[in-house]
Amino acid sequence: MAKAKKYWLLKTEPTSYSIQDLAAEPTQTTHWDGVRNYQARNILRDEMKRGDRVFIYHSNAKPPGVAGVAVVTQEGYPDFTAWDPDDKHYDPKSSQTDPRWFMVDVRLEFVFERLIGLPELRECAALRDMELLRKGSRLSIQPVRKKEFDTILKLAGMAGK
DNA sequence: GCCAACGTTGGC
DNA sequence: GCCAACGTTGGC
Repeated sequence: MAKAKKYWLLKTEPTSYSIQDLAAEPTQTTHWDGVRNYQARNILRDEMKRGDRVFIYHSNAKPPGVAGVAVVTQEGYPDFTAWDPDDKHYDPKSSQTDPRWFMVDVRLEFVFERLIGLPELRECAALRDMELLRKGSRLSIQPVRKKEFDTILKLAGMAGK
């Protein structure tokens, strides 16, 4: 039997890369580069598997909220932007032989018809324990429980999708 | 623009 | 290994 599908949430600042940017990609696929936090790196490298579904979350946005759903199409591999001195996320400590940072590829499934904003998420009892809503939570790659995933799909009018 | 909450860095 | 200083995140 295949491993159970897992669920994640990926934060992005829409001013640098939004779900609309993802939708505009020729294959609606992108590599999720630029993550420079060890806990998030470990998830990207070790835990996210092909077929896992992810929420795209717009952070530092007006308004902030969950914007849509994507699926993992390529499991963790070295984030080559860390090797590029001209890249914003360049890290001289990451090398090709000993890569420090990782990324996955994700393909858009759908953009929500309306963004599910933070206050609405906070109001929802079923989401009480969600990592995103924890005080001081800053992790840019987070696990999401199936129950939470289904709850948010429902809020978005995409139950069962 | 403010600032709380974290994570990282670097002196010791 | 401690911890103060600094940088970043991200909601408001």
